[in-house]
Amino acid sequence: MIDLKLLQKDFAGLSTKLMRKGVSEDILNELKAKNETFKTAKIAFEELQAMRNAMSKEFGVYKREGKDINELKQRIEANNVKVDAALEVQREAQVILESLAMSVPNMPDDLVPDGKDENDNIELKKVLTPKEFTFKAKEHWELAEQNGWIDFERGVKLATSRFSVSFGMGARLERALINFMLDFNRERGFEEVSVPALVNRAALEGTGQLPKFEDDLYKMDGQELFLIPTAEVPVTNLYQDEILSADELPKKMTAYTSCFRKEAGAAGRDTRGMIRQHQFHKVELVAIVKPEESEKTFDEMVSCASDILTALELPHRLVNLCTGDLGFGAAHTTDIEVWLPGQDQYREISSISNTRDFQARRAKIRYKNGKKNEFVNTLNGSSLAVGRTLVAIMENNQNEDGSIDIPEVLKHYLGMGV
RNA sequence: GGAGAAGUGGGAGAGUGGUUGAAUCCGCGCCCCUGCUAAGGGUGUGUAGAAGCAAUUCUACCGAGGGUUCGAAUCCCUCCUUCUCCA
Repeated sequence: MIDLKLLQKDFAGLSTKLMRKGVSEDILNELKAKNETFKTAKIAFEELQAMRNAMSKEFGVYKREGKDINELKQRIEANNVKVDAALEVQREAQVILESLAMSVPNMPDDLVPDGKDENDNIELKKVLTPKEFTFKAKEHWELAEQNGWIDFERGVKLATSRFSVSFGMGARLERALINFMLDFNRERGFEEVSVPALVNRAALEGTGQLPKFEDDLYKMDGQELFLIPTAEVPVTNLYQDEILSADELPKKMTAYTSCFRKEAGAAGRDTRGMIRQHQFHKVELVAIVKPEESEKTFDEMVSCASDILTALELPHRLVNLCTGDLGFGAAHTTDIEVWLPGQDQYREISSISNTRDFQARRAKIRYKNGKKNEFVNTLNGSSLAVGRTLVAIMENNQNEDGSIDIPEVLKHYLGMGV
């Protein structure tokens, strides 16, 4: 959530930043007005309530001393009518303010380039050069079917479109990748955690998926529980509503989970293959840090994800997302895009974001900075999307006959002698 | 699924209608004393919001939400969670 104190203190500065992210001036003005309405209502209520408390206290004294109570009681009751009304006004103002504030995105950092969509993202660097093929590179679905690794039709049979089933070496490679990534992350100082795949509304509000993006979430019938769209949600919310001591920080965690997304806005995109599935495996990195450490940690996380791709010998590039492509909660994001020779383009395989204190403020994650409690910074990043990594391995390691070379670093995980 | 019990501050644990935001102990912070494998004394120590340069003051919060009452951590209802017993 944006800082409502900043809204009062530096409305112009805040507006400038949020307008870069596409928030309209009308919304900003409305937010400012609702904030003032709420504060006025709150002060009015508190004054009346203070009177009630004082008179009730007096009432006790009167009774103890055996004085006549009737006149005082009438005064209290008259005041109570006003208290109740004022409380109602305050509550309404609060609900309106909160629902508005919760749907405003994070402010982009200055380093985020202006832009409309992914075409305006800025390439930061390329790592490894794509291999030249002496034949026409196939797309992954062709290779997956030819090798019997992935069955797209049976996935649809079991569930619906955008589900698939992995068999044999395809399934084993997925498992090997998950283990490899978790081990790699652990060696970089990220503690492994295993978390629920279902979370409640508060958790999703904490990380910013709710209230705005409910359409893209699978919700349990009749229950306030949702399938997680990313491990970022349960892992970040582990410390929801807590005040951490300074020496507990940084908390660096990695988790493997399945992720579930309705992909409501993606009709017609990537309908073939396993680039865009309703359920996919992902190994995630999450960090909870002091504000002054968050950029350092961000760089570590980007390196971690990039180095995994390098270890797998997969060419990739780093991209700085522009304002138009930036997620709701992110202050800035670096995407990692892996080279897919079959598609002849780079495709997103990881996205690392610094949300600054945006999620911390929503999820109420603070730490003791000396005597004061301050919001932490939270960061998250994929390392990596497993399915897409498998896609990249298939397309980059394919031979002319359709066979696929297994990356050296995975052989150990597959029980293959090196 | 049925019956019962409980949910209080960092922890333990008092508190059954009126200066109780909450005794006490432990832990932790600061100060003092002490020269020897240590202990003792003093003092402070929840969160959020509002007003103020500040001292400070006000409001809310004792699992969550309602209710009763002039007044609720304390009584009533609903829900959640935990524990025990039964199936």
